[in-house]
Amino acid sequence: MISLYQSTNILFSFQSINVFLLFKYVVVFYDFKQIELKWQKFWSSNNIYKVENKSPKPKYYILDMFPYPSGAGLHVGHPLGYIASDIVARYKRHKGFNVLHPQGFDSFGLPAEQYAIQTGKHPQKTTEVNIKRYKEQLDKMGFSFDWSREIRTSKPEYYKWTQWIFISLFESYYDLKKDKAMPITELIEKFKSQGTKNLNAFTNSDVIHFSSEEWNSFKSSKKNKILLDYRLAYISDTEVNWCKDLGTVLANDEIINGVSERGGYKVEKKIMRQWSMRITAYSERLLDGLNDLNWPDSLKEMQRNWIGKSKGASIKFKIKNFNYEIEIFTTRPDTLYGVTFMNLAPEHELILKITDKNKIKNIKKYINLVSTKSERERLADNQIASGIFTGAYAIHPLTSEELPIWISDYVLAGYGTGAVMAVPSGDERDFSFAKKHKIPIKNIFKNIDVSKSAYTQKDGFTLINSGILNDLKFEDAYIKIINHIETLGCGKETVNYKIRDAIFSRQRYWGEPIPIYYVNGLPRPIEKKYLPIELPTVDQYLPTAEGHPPLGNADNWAWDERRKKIVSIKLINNEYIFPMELNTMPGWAGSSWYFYRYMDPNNNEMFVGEEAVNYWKDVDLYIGGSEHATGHLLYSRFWQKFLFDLNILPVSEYARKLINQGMILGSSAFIYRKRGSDKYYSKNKIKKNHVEPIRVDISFVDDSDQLDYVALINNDKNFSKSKFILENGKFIVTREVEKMSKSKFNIVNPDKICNEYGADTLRMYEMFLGPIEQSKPWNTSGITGVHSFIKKFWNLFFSNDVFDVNYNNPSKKSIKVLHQAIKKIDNDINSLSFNTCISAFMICVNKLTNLNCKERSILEPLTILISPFAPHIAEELWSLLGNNNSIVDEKYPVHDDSLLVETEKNYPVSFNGKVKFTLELSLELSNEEIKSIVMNDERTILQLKNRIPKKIIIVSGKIINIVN
RNA sequence: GCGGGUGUGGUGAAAUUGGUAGACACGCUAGACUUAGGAUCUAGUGCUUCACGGCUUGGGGGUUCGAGUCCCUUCACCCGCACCA
Repeated sequence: MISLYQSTNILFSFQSINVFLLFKYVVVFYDFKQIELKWQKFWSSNNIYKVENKSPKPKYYILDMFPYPSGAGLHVGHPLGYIASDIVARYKRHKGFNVLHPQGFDSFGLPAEQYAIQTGKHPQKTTEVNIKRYKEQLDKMGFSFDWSREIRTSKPEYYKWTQWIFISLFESYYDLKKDKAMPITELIEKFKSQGTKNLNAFTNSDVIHFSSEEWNSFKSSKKNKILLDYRLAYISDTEVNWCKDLGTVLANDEIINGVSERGGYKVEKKIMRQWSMRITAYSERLLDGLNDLNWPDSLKEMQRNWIGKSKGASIKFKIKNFNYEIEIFTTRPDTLYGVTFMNLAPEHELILKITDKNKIKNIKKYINLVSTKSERERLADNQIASGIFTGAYAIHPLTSEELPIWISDYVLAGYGTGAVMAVPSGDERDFSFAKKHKIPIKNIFKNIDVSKSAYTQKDGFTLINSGILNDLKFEDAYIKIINHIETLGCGKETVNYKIRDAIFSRQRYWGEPIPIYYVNGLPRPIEKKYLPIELPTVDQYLPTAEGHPPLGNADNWAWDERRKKIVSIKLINNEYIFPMELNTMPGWAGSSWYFYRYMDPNNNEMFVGEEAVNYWKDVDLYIGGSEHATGHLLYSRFWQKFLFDLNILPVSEYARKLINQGMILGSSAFIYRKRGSDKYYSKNKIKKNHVEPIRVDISFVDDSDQLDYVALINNDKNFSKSKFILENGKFIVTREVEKMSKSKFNIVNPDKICNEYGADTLRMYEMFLGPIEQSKPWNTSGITGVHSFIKKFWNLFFSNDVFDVNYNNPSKKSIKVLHQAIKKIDNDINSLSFNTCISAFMICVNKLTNLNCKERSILEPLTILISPFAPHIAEELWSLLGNNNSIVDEKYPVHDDSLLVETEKNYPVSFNGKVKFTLELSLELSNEEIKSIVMNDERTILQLKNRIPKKIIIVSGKIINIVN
């Protein structure tokens, strides 16, 4: 009758008596603590989840974003994504895939170093302690990670390869013709043979032109300087985001709203000699690649915005009385005739060269004022169009009008060329600037009033006062003007990208050392065979007295080129010893390629072996937070494409599908203190105006918001002398939903839930909370529902706490219930809709309980079905059913559609004669009558309408087609 | 300002993608059993009405035999970017 378990049924039938007798008298309660511990031990001691790189099965690689092991430990928000991925991993194993589901630690980073500065404890020590705690917590939740593949970015065996990739970047340039990265040696060959003629190498510096003869006559230092303009990892004087309080530079993505992401400190602009990654060479490919990725639209859009491609023109304006030109970028070359002045960013290099001598003092003052402003202050000033006139004039390339050159901080040095042609009639900012500084506004839009505001739309106008562009609309004017300026040679069509090269140095200790040493101030890579360059020990983690990064504190930190090793810096009296790079790499370096190391974690020859990478290829499903959209997820795509160019990796995108799990928010608790006193008031006793909110640890607060103030007084010194004003004998707090964090005292530790309800309940409950992508506040009020479901499921296998499962043929109803569940859950896991899976389980178990189903042929497949969600209880029941193997090896049950004939549904149907139905009717209709409905024979339909009382019963449960 | 998203009971949420809205769970109400318990079980529970019935997916409009779902419009909230020339 049931086909899916035929083979196992036969196997059981001859040993059934033994099994039955054995279990008949064993009394078992659902003791989740003992069960979960037992199976966690079983899994790890038998290496159940160890995965091999060779298998006849198809591969499936499911990846979580690896955590940074912070001192606070895991809270209930962290596992959300891990639970989802673990369900998929276990499900795919049941489905016959060879599943790679690894985990590791992003173990370099700021917090451990800040902690080291405060306590003197080596970051490595604290990191190790934290990792140990994380692993214990993770294992408690029953994740099926293959720990034999664990990686840590701070281990030398790992960062050896981060350094290796860095050197590869240093030794490469971007060939524009081949549209890929190539060895720098090829560029050198080109320079040798043809100089910069027909140069097709990407750079964002000004190209210095030279012939082959000139190149060959250059000193090697000059050659090296020139090459730095082309290398994909390069050092240069760059304007950086300097964060004084953290003592380091920050990348653009590490700054949120003008302050540092970590700590929220002030950030200012500063010129410093820094390493950068030439990610801009990959702008177009990074943009392009997004189209084929199955990633959330919002995330792809964020990356598109970050790359910020815009089409327009670059135009050169000559400067009166000088031999300089100002190059600008504009997306509106059609408004070229409306230019009435030019505007430069305060950091623009031409300013001091063209400024009037008598104005130079004020100009310098202005520039100084702007540069000392923090990013945030500059943003705050955005309503005020501050600026100053240089005294110089640019020449309009078409009309030869003289255009005053101004400086203003609304022009950003980092975008385009750091200079704009100002068209007050067509741009809001130019308009308000012109108004404020009384610069003329020239209207170029026919019948449009620009006296009050600029007209910024790209349609709905024709041009006037625009020379050759008169009477044209946007599209035509755009094309015509570009042709015109290209013919004149004063401009060309250009594509501009907002994205900047990524600053790669950090003035920090706890990061990967950059494998570079210096000869005459120029960087040289350490040969790859001498990697890793290990992080030296230092006695303090602060910058040196001379202001060098912390690595300057190490006394064994110089490269001996002759001995090919790092030696003590005290020995510098020997010409072969060179200073090492003192900066370290940023946090994103180690995380930009880690997913490949899992494939082959112990390879000493390469960061990933060819065989391993050809087997696993890429990540099938990547789960992690959307906060990494413009950081990790962009940088890692960049490195991926680079390593793909080197033919090391087989694909140019590493994760075809990605989902963002939502955040689980905490519910902070506040109590109110009377100002200047030590009295606290319960929620409804608060007297207005005189209280201030104070956070209290939510472990002292229960679900009904009642504060255990006695425990608080006894456990927290800060409250030992406080007085609490109660209401009805209780003290009530107020709640607020915020991000879970240690500093907000609102962390819920998953260990607590595991102890109270068990890991299986925690896993299912987190999935039951709602769709995986959604953020939601943590709330335990519903957890009993899930817990009692698990107990109900357990009780299906028992009668009066005695294991009781039989071999009888199940009822038709039970079979149907099972098959409905299989179909629904299979479907929902594939669409990652885990919350509806849980509902389906609940319905299924409730129905089977009501049917008093004890038949093995139903319960056994149900156990497999549930095992991805609640693996411990599944294993336990699986073994109680008499199996010796782990349930992970079991095949997933398959549903039979023929058993799922739908129940009859009644739909009220009304006719108005215009509708054509294709129906199967259970009414006694002749073929002719059905045909006439299909043929839209109005008369027959009307007759039918009279014959049918009120309803048509549709047997198939669905109207197949409606044609209007 | 630009981009992305979300609005469904007291609460978290479902809805086979246009086919009986509110599945499942929490909470609540009543009852049962008890060496009172925050245990278990049974029944009820969108709103409204004594009832028959009527109303209901942020608001308004439209397409359709039929709309939570599609289109237009409007409001509210969340997230990301933001002086981007």
